[in-house]
Amino acid sequence: MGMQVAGARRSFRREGEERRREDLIAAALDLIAEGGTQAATVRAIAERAGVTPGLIRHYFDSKDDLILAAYATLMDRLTEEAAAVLEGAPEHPRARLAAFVRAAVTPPVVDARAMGLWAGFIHRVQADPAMRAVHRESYLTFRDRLQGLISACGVADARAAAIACNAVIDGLWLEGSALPDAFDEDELETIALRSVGAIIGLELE
Amino acid sequence: MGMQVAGARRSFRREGEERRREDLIAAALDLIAEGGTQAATVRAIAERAGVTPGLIRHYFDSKDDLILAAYATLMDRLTEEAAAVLEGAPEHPRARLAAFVRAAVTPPVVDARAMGLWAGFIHRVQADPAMRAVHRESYLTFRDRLQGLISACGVADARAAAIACNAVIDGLWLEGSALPDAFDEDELETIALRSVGAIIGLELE
DNA sequence: GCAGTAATTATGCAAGTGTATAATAACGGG
DNA sequence: CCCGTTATTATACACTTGCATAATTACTGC
Repeated sequence: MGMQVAGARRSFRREGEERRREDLIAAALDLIAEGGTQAATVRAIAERAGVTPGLIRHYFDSKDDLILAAYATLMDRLTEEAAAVLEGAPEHPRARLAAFVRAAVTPPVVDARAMGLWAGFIHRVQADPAMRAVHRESYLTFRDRLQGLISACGVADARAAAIACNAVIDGLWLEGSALPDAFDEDELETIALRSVGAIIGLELE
Repeated sequence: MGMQVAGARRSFRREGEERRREDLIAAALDLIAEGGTQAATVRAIAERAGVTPGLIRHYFDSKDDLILAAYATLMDRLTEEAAAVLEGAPEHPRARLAAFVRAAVTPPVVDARAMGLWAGFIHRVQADPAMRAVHRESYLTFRDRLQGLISACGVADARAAAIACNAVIDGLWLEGSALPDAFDEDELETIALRSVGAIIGLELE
């Protein structure tokens, strides 16, 4: 790390704006995931990004601004991940739905870090209308995608089914992330498929 | 509030230890629910409890000690609430289960404050083994109770069913608390009953 | 009433917080 | 090769944080 002589000014390279913003956001997300919002201080973020605290305010209006950007980035990434699952999925509607459900209750989606991140943002989401809007849109996008998959299987009341299936998925995600060792290897996966199957009245396994 | 002359020492009353601990814990929970762990500073807690900051360290070894006590109190209260639902419930197994499920997805269980509290504690729960143990026990207690109700309905694989039903409940709890206006009045309730019914293969409504 | 106890307040401190501003040095264009 | 731009570092400041300690005052038993 930055070998430097005492009394000498720390040497640096000029990275592009894009790169620096990414690094700072990534550092912030790391810290929030590990220790909650309180751990993401300007100094800690800067250190992890390999930068001096002052630089944060050069790229973001305030620390809150950085946090907001980090949240938006996180949400974008999550929805992208969810979409990616369907890329290589088969064409048969039921198989597509099964693949989607399976992905949602297994790593890397299910993982303590992700849940820590999610929990760390909740308060700001509740307080800040801008964050709330992002959250709402992200949730509805995910559910709509699920509803589309369910609909394609020929299920009647797809809205209610999507809400219910989404709830199962979220619940299992929650518990699998919070208590990873409380479940057997494929238990969550099996339960998820069976439950979703029961709710929409189709066999998924 | 405490009318006091400038330069005069603030007057006070000696409350019992029990009362003071309760007040401090309640204040801490309020603050965490509203603004996350960061909002629960010793000074803020003391002010809300109508006390000066120093007193906290008279009743608790440290602020962390107070937070731990607050978490334990919260969990106790939640399990008590869940148990209370079954007090006046009917005897018929299916009706008991339905009452339990219904209570779990409607206020006061579903509410933004409770979820904020829960989220606020997550990081400490993940980090501190003592808190983790409390969390685990609380979760399993709730699930066991649910499993008992399901079992009483004559369902075969009650463990898997309990995990799944618990997930539905948690998921709906989560979404109902986070996005209260994204659902119609009785929508969550109806969906919860229908889903649990589908999972265990019985009609609950 | 009076003294002793300890519950409660008051004060102070060192460390950490976000932010503003000034100093510097890396890079690009001439 | 040098010069201007600005990305980056350094420093400083006002404020907050948890905690330790000393000063007081409300209550209890006599």
